[in-house]
Amino acid sequence: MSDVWDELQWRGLVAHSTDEVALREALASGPVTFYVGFDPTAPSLHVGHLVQVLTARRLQQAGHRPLALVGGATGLIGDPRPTAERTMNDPETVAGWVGRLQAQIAPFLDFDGPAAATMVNNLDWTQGLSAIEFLRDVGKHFSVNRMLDREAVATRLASTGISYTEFSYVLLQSNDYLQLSRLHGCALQLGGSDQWGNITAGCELIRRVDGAHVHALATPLLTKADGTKFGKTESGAVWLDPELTSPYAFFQFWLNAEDATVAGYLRAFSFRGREEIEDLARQAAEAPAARAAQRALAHDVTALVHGEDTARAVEAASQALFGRSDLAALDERTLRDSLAELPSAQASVADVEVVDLFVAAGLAPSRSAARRTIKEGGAYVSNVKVDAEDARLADFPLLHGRYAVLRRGRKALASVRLAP
RNA sequence: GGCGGGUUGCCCGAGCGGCCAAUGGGAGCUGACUGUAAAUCAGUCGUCGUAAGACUACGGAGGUUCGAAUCCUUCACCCGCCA
Repeated sequence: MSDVWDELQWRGLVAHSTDEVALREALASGPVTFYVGFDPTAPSLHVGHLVQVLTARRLQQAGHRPLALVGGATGLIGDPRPTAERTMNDPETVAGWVGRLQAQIAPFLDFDGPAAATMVNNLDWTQGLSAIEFLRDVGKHFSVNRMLDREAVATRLASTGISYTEFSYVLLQSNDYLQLSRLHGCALQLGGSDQWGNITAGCELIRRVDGAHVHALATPLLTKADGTKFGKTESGAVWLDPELTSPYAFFQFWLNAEDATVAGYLRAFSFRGREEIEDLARQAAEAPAARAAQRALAHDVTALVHGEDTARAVEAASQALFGRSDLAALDERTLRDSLAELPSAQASVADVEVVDLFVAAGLAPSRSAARRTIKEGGAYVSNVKVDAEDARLADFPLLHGRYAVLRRGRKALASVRLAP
Protein backbone atom coordinates (compact mmCIF):
# COMPACT_ATOMS: atom_id res chain seq x y z
CA MET A 1 0.00 0.00 0.00
CA SER A 2 3.03 2.21 0.10
CA ASP A 3 2.78 3.57 -3.39
CA VAL A 4 -0.93 4.27 -3.71
CA TRP A 5 -0.41 8.00 -3.38
CA ASP A 6 2.11 8.05 -6.19
CA GLU A 7 -0.23 5.87 -8.16
CA LEU A 8 -3.13 8.29 -7.73
CA GLN A 9 -0.86 11.22 -8.56
CA TRP A 10 0.38 9.57 -11.70
CA ARG A 11 -3.13 8.74 -12.79
CA GLY A 12 -4.09 12.39 -12.46
CA LEU A 13 -6.65 11.63 -9.80
CA VAL A 14 -5.51 14.17 -7.26
CA ALA A 15 -6.92 17.64 -7.85
CA HIS A 16 -6.72 18.82 -4.25
CA SER A 17 -5.95 17.29 -0.93
CA THR A 18 -5.44 18.31 2.62
CA ASP A 19 -1.87 18.25 3.95
CA GLU A 20 -0.20 16.14 1.31
CA VAL A 21 2.66 14.96 3.46
CA ALA A 22 0.39 13.79 6.26
CA LEU A 23 -2.10 12.14 3.94
CA ARG A 24 0.58 10.36 2.01
CA GLU A 25 2.09 9.08 5.19
CA ALA A 26 -1.28 7.95 6.55
CA LEU A 27 -1.98 6.02 3.36
CA ALA A 28 1.45 4.45 3.43
CA SER A 29 1.50 3.46 7.05
CA GLY A 30 -1.67 1.44 7.41
CA PRO A 31 -5.28 0.89 6.38
CA VAL A 32 -7.26 4.10 6.27
CA THR A 33 -11.04 4.06 6.42
CA PHE A 34 -12.37 6.47 3.84
CA TYR A 35 -15.73 7.45 2.48
CA VAL A 36 -17.10 8.56 -0.83
CA GLY A 37 -20.68 9.73 -1.22
CA PHE A 38 -23.22 9.88 -4.03
CA ASP A 39 -26.55 11.63 -3.91
CA PRO A 40 -29.57 9.91 -5.45
CA THR A 41 -30.61 12.64 -7.85
CA ALA A 42 -31.29 10.24 -10.72
CA PRO A 43 -32.00 6.53 -11.12
CA SER A 44 -28.42 5.83 -12.17
CA LEU A 45 -24.86 7.04 -11.84
CA HIS A 46 -23.19 8.36 -14.98
CA VAL A 47 -19.62 8.23 -16.22
CA GLY A 48 -18.72 11.38 -14.32
CA HIS A 49 -19.30 9.48 -11.08
CA LEU A 50 -17.13 6.66 -12.28
CA VAL A 51 -13.93 8.53 -11.44
CA GLN A 52 -14.80 8.48 -7.76
CA VAL A 53 -16.09 4.91 -7.79
CA LEU A 54 -12.92 3.66 -9.42
CA THR A 55 -10.67 5.74 -7.23
CA ALA A 56 -12.38 4.14 -4.24
CA ARG A 57 -11.67 0.76 -5.80
CA ARG A 58 -8.02 1.65 -6.25
CA LEU A 59 -7.74 2.71 -2.64
CA GLN A 60 -9.38 -0.51 -1.53
CA GLN A 61 -7.03 -2.56 -3.64
CA ALA A 62 -4.22 -0.77 -1.86
CA GLY A 63 -5.60 -2.04 1.44
CA HIS A 64 -7.83 0.82 2.55
CA ARG A 65 -11.35 0.38 3.75
CA PRO A 66 -14.17 2.04 1.79
CA LEU A 67 -17.45 3.33 3.12
CA ALA A 68 -19.76 3.81 0.16
CA LEU A 69 -22.39 6.34 1.07
CA VAL A 70 -25.57 6.83 -0.88
CA GLY A 71 -27.24 9.96 0.39
CA GLY A 72 -30.80 9.04 1.27
CA ALA A 73 -30.93 12.22 3.38
CA THR A 74 -28.84 14.66 1.33
CA GLY A 75 -30.69 13.49 -1.79
CA LEU A 76 -33.85 14.94 -0.24
CA ILE A 77 -32.21 18.35 0.16
CA GLY A 78 -29.98 18.94 -2.87
CA ASP A 79 -26.48 20.33 -3.17
CA PRO A 80 -26.75 23.88 -4.53
CA ARG A 81 -25.84 24.22 -8.16
CA PRO A 82 -24.61 27.56 -9.47
CA THR A 83 -27.43 27.73 -11.99
CA ALA A 84 -30.73 27.34 -10.19
CA GLU A 85 -32.67 25.73 -7.39
CA ARG A 86 -33.20 22.01 -7.78
CA THR A 87 -36.67 20.56 -7.89
CA MET A 88 -37.22 18.39 -4.85
CA ASN A 89 -37.93 14.74 -5.50
CA ASP A 90 -40.43 12.98 -3.31
CA PRO A 91 -39.10 10.65 -0.60
CA GLU A 92 -40.35 7.44 -2.22
CA THR A 93 -38.56 8.27 -5.45
CA VAL A 94 -35.34 9.09 -3.65
CA ALA A 95 -35.55 5.91 -1.59
CA GLY A 96 -35.94 3.91 -4.80
CA TRP A 97 -32.92 5.61 -6.32
CA VAL A 98 -30.87 4.88 -3.21
CA GLY A 99 -31.41 1.18 -3.77
CA ARG A 100 -30.50 1.41 -7.41
CA LEU A 101 -27.30 3.37 -6.79
CA GLN A 102 -26.23 1.00 -4.05
CA ALA A 103 -26.68 -1.94 -6.38
CA GLN A 104 -24.72 -0.11 -9.03
CA ILE A 105 -21.78 0.73 -6.80
CA ALA A 106 -21.52 -2.61 -5.03
CA PRO A 107 -19.85 -4.60 -7.84
CA PHE A 108 -16.89 -2.24 -7.89
CA LEU A 109 -15.97 -2.87 -4.31
CA ASP A 110 -15.13 -5.92 -2.26
CA PHE A 111 -17.40 -6.48 0.73
CA ASP A 112 -15.30 -9.28 2.22
CA GLY A 113 -11.79 -9.59 3.52
CA PRO A 114 -9.65 -7.36 5.71
CA ALA A 115 -10.49 -4.19 3.80
CA ALA A 116 -14.17 -5.04 3.41
CA ALA A 117 -16.31 -2.19 2.15
CA THR A 118 -19.44 -1.04 3.95
CA MET A 119 -22.52 0.51 2.38
CA VAL A 120 -23.91 3.38 4.42
CA ASN A 121 -26.86 5.74 4.12
CA ASN A 122 -26.89 9.12 5.80
CA LEU A 123 -30.62 8.82 6.37
CA ASP A 124 -29.69 6.41 9.19
CA TRP A 125 -28.21 9.13 11.37
CA THR A 126 -30.14 12.07 9.98
CA GLN A 127 -33.80 11.13 10.08
CA GLY A 128 -33.91 10.85 13.86
CA LEU A 129 -32.10 14.13 14.37
CA SER A 130 -34.29 16.90 15.76
CA ALA A 131 -34.08 20.42 14.40
CA ILE A 132 -32.95 21.68 17.79
CA GLU A 133 -30.16 19.10 18.07
CA PHE A 134 -29.06 19.79 14.54
CA LEU A 135 -28.92 23.55 15.00
CA ARG A 136 -27.12 23.28 18.34
CA ASP A 137 -24.70 20.45 17.57
CA VAL A 138 -23.93 21.15 13.94
CA GLY A 139 -25.23 24.59 13.01
CA LYS A 140 -23.43 26.38 15.79
CA HIS A 141 -20.07 25.50 14.24
CA PHE A 142 -20.81 27.09 10.90
CA SER A 143 -20.26 30.72 10.07
CA VAL A 144 -22.83 32.12 7.66
CA ASN A 145 -20.23 34.66 6.61
CA ARG A 146 -18.00 31.91 5.33
CA MET A 147 -20.85 29.93 3.82
CA LEU A 148 -21.76 32.99 1.76
CA ASP A 149 -18.30 33.01 0.23
CA ARG A 150 -18.71 29.59 -1.32
CA GLU A 151 -18.76 29.83 -5.07
CA ALA A 152 -22.08 28.11 -5.79
CA VAL A 153 -23.79 30.10 -3.05
CA ALA A 154 -22.30 33.42 -4.15
CA THR A 155 -23.33 32.79 -7.74
CA ARG A 156 -26.84 31.97 -6.67
CA LEU A 157 -27.13 35.02 -4.46
CA ALA A 158 -26.14 37.14 -7.41
CA SER A 159 -28.60 35.49 -9.76
CA THR A 160 -31.63 33.40 -8.97
CA GLY A 161 -31.35 33.34 -5.21
CA ILE A 162 -31.12 30.27 -3.03
CA SER A 163 -33.48 28.57 -0.62
CA TYR A 164 -32.61 28.01 3.01
CA THR A 165 -32.89 24.29 2.28
CA GLU A 166 -30.08 24.18 -0.24
CA PHE A 167 -28.06 26.71 1.68
CA SER A 168 -27.99 24.22 4.56
CA TYR A 169 -26.74 21.33 2.47
CA VAL A 170 -23.12 21.70 3.50
CA LEU A 171 -24.06 21.19 7.15
CA LEU A 172 -25.57 17.82 6.36
CA GLN A 173 -22.59 16.61 4.36
CA SER A 174 -20.22 17.85 7.04
CA ASN A 175 -22.22 16.04 9.66
CA ASP A 176 -22.00 12.86 7.57
CA TYR A 177 -18.25 12.99 7.76
CA LEU A 178 -18.39 13.63 11.50
CA GLN A 179 -20.73 10.68 12.07
CA LEU A 180 -18.67 8.35 9.90
CA SER A 181 -15.53 9.40 11.69
CA ARG A 182 -17.17 8.51 15.00
CA LEU A 183 -18.99 5.36 13.90
CA HIS A 184 -16.39 3.88 11.59
CA GLY A 185 -13.18 5.72 12.29
CA CYS A 186 -13.36 7.31 8.87
CA ALA A 187 -10.36 9.56 8.30
CA LEU A 188 -10.52 10.45 4.63
CA GLN A 189 -13.28 11.74 2.39
CA LEU A 190 -13.01 11.30 -1.35
CA GLY A 191 -15.04 13.31 -3.82
CA GLY A 192 -15.07 15.27 -7.04
CA SER A 193 -13.38 18.63 -6.93
CA ASP A 194 -16.79 20.30 -7.12
CA GLN A 195 -17.31 18.80 -3.66
CA TRP A 196 -14.13 20.28 -2.24
CA GLY A 197 -15.89 22.96 -0.22
CA ASN A 198 -18.31 20.46 1.30
CA ILE A 199 -15.51 18.05 2.10
CA THR A 200 -13.24 20.52 3.83
CA ALA A 201 -16.21 21.91 5.75
CA GLY A 202 -16.56 18.40 7.17
CA CYS A 203 -12.88 18.25 8.10
CA GLU A 204 -13.25 21.53 9.92
CA LEU A 205 -16.37 20.42 11.78
CA ILE A 206 -14.57 17.31 13.00
CA ARG A 207 -11.63 19.37 14.16
CA ARG A 208 -13.85 21.78 16.08
CA VAL A 209 -16.09 19.17 17.65
CA ASP A 210 -13.81 16.23 18.23
CA GLY A 211 -10.41 17.82 17.81
CA ALA A 212 -9.46 15.16 15.29
CA HIS A 213 -7.52 15.74 12.10
CA VAL A 214 -9.02 14.00 9.10
CA HIS A 215 -8.17 14.15 5.43
CA ALA A 216 -9.77 15.17 2.18
CA LEU A 217 -8.99 14.15 -1.37
CA ALA A 218 -10.65 15.57 -4.45
CA THR A 219 -10.49 14.08 -7.90
CA PRO A 220 -10.41 16.48 -10.83
CA LEU A 221 -13.41 17.15 -13.01
CA LEU A 222 -12.50 15.66 -16.33
CA THR A 223 -13.03 17.70 -19.43
CA LYS A 224 -12.88 17.17 -23.15
CA ALA A 225 -10.16 18.67 -25.28
CA ASP A 226 -12.17 21.83 -25.85
CA GLY A 227 -12.70 22.27 -22.14
CA THR A 228 -16.36 21.35 -22.13
CA LYS A 229 -17.94 18.93 -19.72
CA PHE A 230 -16.94 15.32 -19.95
CA GLY A 231 -19.55 12.60 -20.10
CA LYS A 232 -22.26 14.27 -22.09
CA THR A 233 -23.29 13.41 -25.59
CA GLU A 234 -25.90 15.11 -27.71
CA SER A 235 -28.41 12.69 -26.31
CA GLY A 236 -27.52 13.51 -22.73
CA ALA A 237 -25.48 11.94 -19.97
CA VAL A 238 -23.72 8.62 -20.44
CA TRP A 239 -25.30 6.43 -17.77
CA LEU A 240 -23.98 3.28 -16.18
CA ASP A 241 -27.43 1.71 -16.25
CA PRO A 242 -27.68 -0.39 -19.43
CA GLU A 243 -31.37 0.50 -19.70
CA LEU A 244 -30.51 4.20 -19.94
CA THR A 245 -27.36 3.93 -22.05
CA SER A 246 -26.97 0.70 -23.98
CA PRO A 247 -23.63 -1.08 -23.57
CA TYR A 248 -23.06 -0.53 -27.28
CA ALA A 249 -23.57 3.24 -26.94
CA PHE A 250 -21.41 3.16 -23.81
CA PHE A 251 -18.60 1.44 -25.68
CA GLN A 252 -18.92 3.87 -28.56
CA PHE A 253 -18.70 6.82 -26.18
CA TRP A 254 -15.26 5.71 -25.01
CA LEU A 255 -14.10 4.61 -28.44
CA ASN A 256 -14.74 8.14 -29.67
CA ALA A 257 -12.43 9.69 -27.09
CA GLU A 258 -10.33 12.45 -28.60
CA ASP A 259 -6.64 11.86 -29.20
CA ALA A 260 -5.79 14.70 -26.89
CA THR A 261 -7.58 13.17 -23.93
CA VAL A 262 -7.39 9.43 -24.41
CA ALA A 263 -4.16 8.95 -22.47
CA GLY A 264 -5.57 10.84 -19.50
CA TYR A 265 -8.76 8.82 -19.59
CA LEU A 266 -6.78 5.58 -19.67
CA ARG A 267 -4.86 6.62 -16.58
CA ALA A 268 -8.01 7.64 -14.75
CA PHE A 269 -10.34 4.80 -15.76
CA SER A 270 -8.29 1.77 -16.73
CA PHE A 271 -6.78 -0.68 -14.29
CA ARG A 272 -3.92 -1.47 -16.64
CA GLY A 273 -0.49 -0.92 -15.24
CA ARG A 274 1.69 2.07 -15.79
CA GLU A 275 3.95 0.55 -18.42
CA GLU A 276 1.08 -0.71 -20.48
CA ILE A 277 -0.72 2.63 -20.38
CA GLU A 278 2.43 4.51 -21.28
CA ASP A 279 2.91 2.17 -24.19
CA LEU A 280 -0.66 2.80 -25.37
CA ALA A 281 -0.12 6.54 -25.00
CA ARG A 282 2.97 6.24 -27.14
CA GLN A 283 1.03 4.35 -29.77
CA ALA A 284 -1.66 7.01 -29.71
CA ALA A 285 0.96 9.67 -30.32
CA GLU A 286 2.85 7.81 -33.03
CA ALA A 287 0.04 6.09 -34.86
CA PRO A 288 -3.15 7.92 -33.91
CA ALA A 289 -5.08 6.48 -36.83
CA ALA A 290 -4.81 2.99 -35.39
CA ARG A 291 -6.59 4.22 -32.26
CA ALA A 292 -5.21 1.46 -30.12
CA ALA A 293 -5.56 3.57 -27.00
CA GLN A 294 -9.24 4.30 -27.69
CA ARG A 295 -9.93 0.62 -28.26
CA ALA A 296 -8.23 -0.36 -25.02
CA LEU A 297 -10.05 2.35 -23.12
CA ALA A 298 -13.46 1.42 -24.52
CA HIS A 299 -12.88 -2.23 -23.80
CA ASP A 300 -11.61 -1.70 -20.27
CA VAL A 301 -14.32 0.64 -19.08
CA THR A 302 -17.12 -1.34 -20.72
CA ALA A 303 -15.80 -4.50 -19.12
CA LEU A 304 -15.61 -2.82 -15.71
CA VAL A 305 -19.16 -1.54 -15.90
CA HIS A 306 -20.99 -4.18 -17.94
CA GLY A 307 -18.76 -7.21 -17.64
CA GLU A 308 -16.19 -8.84 -19.84
CA ASP A 309 -18.70 -10.82 -21.92
CA THR A 310 -20.78 -7.78 -22.78
CA ALA A 311 -17.65 -5.80 -23.57
CA ARG A 312 -16.55 -8.46 -26.04
CA ALA A 313 -19.98 -8.60 -27.63
CA VAL A 314 -20.27 -4.88 -28.22
CA GLU A 315 -16.67 -4.70 -29.36
CA ALA A 316 -17.36 -7.40 -31.93
CA ALA A 317 -20.55 -5.63 -33.00
CA SER A 318 -18.67 -2.36 -33.41
CA GLN A 319 -16.07 -4.05 -35.52
CA ALA A 320 -18.65 -5.79 -37.67
CA LEU A 321 -20.66 -2.65 -38.26
CA PHE A 322 -17.76 -0.26 -38.79
CA GLY A 323 -14.99 -2.52 -39.92
CA ARG A 324 -15.95 -3.15 -43.51
CA SER A 325 -18.22 -1.75 -46.11
CA ASP A 326 -19.71 -5.04 -47.19
CA LEU A 327 -22.33 -5.85 -44.60
CA ALA A 328 -23.67 -8.62 -46.82
CA ALA A 329 -20.48 -10.55 -46.18
CA LEU A 330 -21.33 -10.97 -42.51
CA ASP A 331 -22.82 -14.27 -41.57
CA GLU A 332 -26.33 -14.09 -40.26
CA ARG A 333 -25.47 -14.83 -36.68
CA THR A 334 -22.78 -12.16 -36.42
CA LEU A 335 -25.07 -9.70 -38.12
CA ARG A 336 -28.00 -10.52 -35.86
CA ASP A 337 -25.90 -10.24 -32.72
CA SER A 338 -24.45 -6.94 -33.86
CA LEU A 339 -27.80 -5.48 -34.76
CA ALA A 340 -29.15 -6.46 -31.37
CA GLU A 341 -26.88 -3.81 -29.86
CA LEU A 342 -28.41 -1.02 -31.94
CA PRO A 343 -31.62 0.91 -31.59
CA SER A 344 -34.09 -0.74 -33.89
CA ALA A 345 -37.24 -0.38 -35.89
CA GLN A 346 -39.61 -3.06 -37.06
CA ALA A 347 -41.15 -3.12 -40.49
CA SER A 348 -43.90 -5.40 -41.58
CA VAL A 349 -43.66 -4.69 -45.30
CA ALA A 350 -40.73 -3.69 -47.49
CA ASP A 351 -42.88 -0.93 -48.88
CA VAL A 352 -42.27 1.43 -45.92
CA GLU A 353 -40.57 4.71 -46.56
CA VAL A 354 -36.96 5.01 -45.45
CA VAL A 355 -37.89 8.33 -43.92
CA ASP A 356 -40.35 6.65 -41.57
CA LEU A 357 -37.80 4.01 -40.62
CA PHE A 358 -35.32 6.69 -39.63
CA VAL A 359 -37.91 8.22 -37.37
CA ALA A 360 -39.02 4.89 -35.93
CA ALA A 361 -35.43 3.90 -35.17
CA GLY A 362 -34.71 7.20 -33.48
CA LEU A 363 -32.13 8.33 -36.02
CA ALA A 364 -34.23 11.37 -36.85
CA PRO A 365 -36.69 13.28 -34.68
CA SER A 366 -39.20 13.87 -37.46
CA ARG A 367 -39.93 13.04 -41.06
CA SER A 368 -38.75 16.49 -42.07
CA ALA A 369 -35.45 15.94 -40.28
CA ALA A 370 -35.05 12.54 -41.88
CA ARG A 371 -35.75 14.00 -45.28
CA ARG A 372 -33.22 16.73 -44.62
CA THR A 373 -30.60 14.13 -43.80
CA ILE A 374 -31.28 12.43 -47.13
CA LYS A 375 -31.08 15.78 -48.91
CA GLU A 376 -27.73 16.43 -47.25
CA GLY A 377 -26.45 13.10 -48.46
CA GLY A 378 -26.03 11.64 -45.01
CA ALA A 379 -28.49 8.76 -45.04
CA TYR A 380 -27.58 5.17 -45.81
CA VAL A 381 -29.40 1.85 -45.86
CA SER A 382 -26.96 -1.02 -45.43
CA ASN A 383 -24.15 1.27 -46.57
CA VAL A 384 -25.94 2.28 -49.76
CA LYS A 385 -26.52 6.00 -49.95
CA VAL A 386 -30.16 7.03 -50.01
CA ASP A 387 -30.54 9.60 -52.74
CA ALA A 388 -34.28 9.89 -53.08
CA GLU A 389 -36.34 11.44 -50.33
CA ASP A 390 -39.22 9.09 -51.08
CA ALA A 391 -37.04 5.97 -51.16
CA ARG A 392 -38.54 2.82 -49.73
CA LEU A 393 -36.99 -0.08 -47.95
CA ALA A 394 -37.72 -2.27 -50.96
CA ASP A 395 -35.31 -0.17 -53.03
CA PHE A 396 -32.42 -1.68 -51.11
CA PRO A 397 -31.22 -5.25 -50.88
CA LEU A 398 -32.08 -6.87 -47.56
CA LEU A 399 -29.36 -8.63 -45.62
CA HIS A 400 -30.17 -12.29 -45.20
CA GLY A 401 -33.63 -11.56 -46.47
CA ARG A 402 -34.84 -9.51 -43.55
CA TYR A 403 -32.31 -7.12 -42.04
CA ALA A 404 -31.12 -3.67 -42.95
CA VAL A 405 -28.70 -1.29 -41.26
CA LEU A 406 -29.73 2.35 -41.17
CA ARG A 407 -26.99 4.93 -40.86
CA ARG A 408 -27.09 8.68 -40.41
CA GLY A 409 -23.80 10.38 -41.00
CA ARG A 410 -20.72 8.44 -40.11
CA LYS A 411 -21.57 7.11 -36.70
CA ALA A 412 -25.26 6.92 -35.94
CA LEU A 413 -26.55 3.42 -36.65
CA ALA A 414 -29.82 1.60 -36.21
CA SER A 415 -31.24 -1.66 -37.41
CA VAL A 416 -34.39 -2.67 -39.20
CA ARG A 417 -35.85 -6.08 -39.10
CA LEU A 418 -38.57 -7.06 -41.51
CA ALA A 419 -41.16 -8.98 -39.57
CA PRO A 420 -42.08 -12.31 -41.13
C1' G B 1 -42.76 52.71 -1.29
C1' G B 2 -41.34 55.80 -5.99
C1' C B 3 -39.19 55.93 -11.00
C1' G B 4 -37.11 53.52 -15.13
C1' G B 5 -35.51 49.07 -18.03
C1' G B 6 -36.35 44.11 -19.42
C1' U B 7 -38.91 38.96 -20.63
C1' U B 8 -37.55 36.69 -28.43
C1' G B 9 -36.34 30.10 -31.19
C1' C B 10 -31.72 24.74 -27.50
C1' C B 11 -28.38 29.09 -25.35
C1' C B 12 -26.70 34.21 -26.08
C1' G B 13 -28.70 38.13 -28.68
C1' A B 14 -30.85 41.66 -32.82
C1' G B 15 -35.59 43.20 -34.51
C1' C B 16 -39.61 47.65 -32.61
C1' G B 17 -46.73 47.78 -37.41
C1' G B 18 -46.57 44.47 -43.21
C1' C B 19 -40.62 42.35 -47.12
C1' C B 20 -40.39 38.06 -39.82
C1' A B 21 -40.40 31.39 -38.83
C1' A B 22 -37.76 36.23 -37.29
C1' U B 23 -30.22 39.40 -38.64
C1' G B 24 -25.86 37.57 -36.07
C1' G B 25 -22.95 34.29 -32.76
C1' G B 26 -22.67 29.58 -30.07
C1' A B 27 -24.39 24.58 -29.64
C1' G B 28 -26.46 20.64 -32.70
C1' C B 29 -26.86 18.02 -37.46
C1' U B 30 -24.82 16.80 -42.59
C1' G B 31 -20.85 17.11 -46.17
C1' A B 32 -15.48 17.74 -47.66
C1' C B 33 -10.58 16.34 -45.47
C1' U B 34 -9.16 12.26 -42.15
C1' G B 35 -8.74 7.79 -38.56
C1' U B 36 -15.85 6.10 -35.86
C1' A B 37 -10.05 11.92 -33.49
C1' A B 38 -9.21 17.28 -33.25
C1' A B 39 -8.91 21.66 -36.13
C1' U B 40 -10.64 23.94 -40.65
C1' C B 41 -14.05 25.02 -44.61
C1' A B 42 -19.10 24.51 -46.69
C1' G B 43 -24.24 23.48 -46.08
C1' U B 44 -28.25 22.94 -42.70
C1' C B 45 -30.92 24.14 -38.41
C1' G B 46 -39.84 25.32 -35.58
C1' U B 47 -43.75 21.19 -36.90
C1' C B 48 -46.31 18.77 -40.94
C1' G B 49 -45.97 18.52 -46.26
C1' U B 50 -42.70 15.88 -52.70
C1' A B 51 -44.24 20.79 -53.38
C1' A B 52 -47.51 24.76 -53.19
C1' G B 53 -48.77 25.73 -48.65
C1' A B 54 -50.80 24.98 -43.76
C1' C B 55 -49.99 25.13 -38.60
C1' U B 56 -47.49 26.64 -34.11
C1' A B 57 -44.09 30.49 -32.08
C1' C B 58 -41.40 36.14 -29.92
C1' G B 59 -43.37 35.73 -20.81
C1' G B 60 -49.44 34.89 -19.67
C1' A B 61 -54.33 37.02 -20.78
C1' G B 62 -57.15 40.59 -23.40
C1' G B 63 -57.47 44.66 -27.01
C1' U B 64 -56.42 48.24 -31.37
C1' U B 65 -55.56 47.31 -36.71
C1' C B 66 -57.02 44.90 -43.22
C1' G B 67 -52.40 43.18 -40.79
C1' A B 68 -48.55 42.90 -34.45
C1' A B 69 -42.58 39.93 -32.00
C1' U B 70 -43.35 45.15 -32.95
C1' C B 71 -48.94 49.70 -30.55
C1' C B 72 -52.47 49.74 -26.00
C1' U B 73 -54.42 47.48 -21.25
C1' U B 74 -53.51 44.07 -17.58
C1' C B 75 -51.09 39.96 -14.82
C1' A B 76 -46.50 37.40 -13.56
C1' C B 77 -41.36 37.33 -13.06
C1' C B 78 -36.37 39.65 -13.52
C1' C B 79 -32.94 43.89 -13.40
C1' G B 80 -31.29 48.87 -12.34
C1' C B 81 -31.76 53.77 -9.84
C1' C B 82 -34.03 56.72 -5.80
C1' A B 83 -36.26 56.33 -0.83
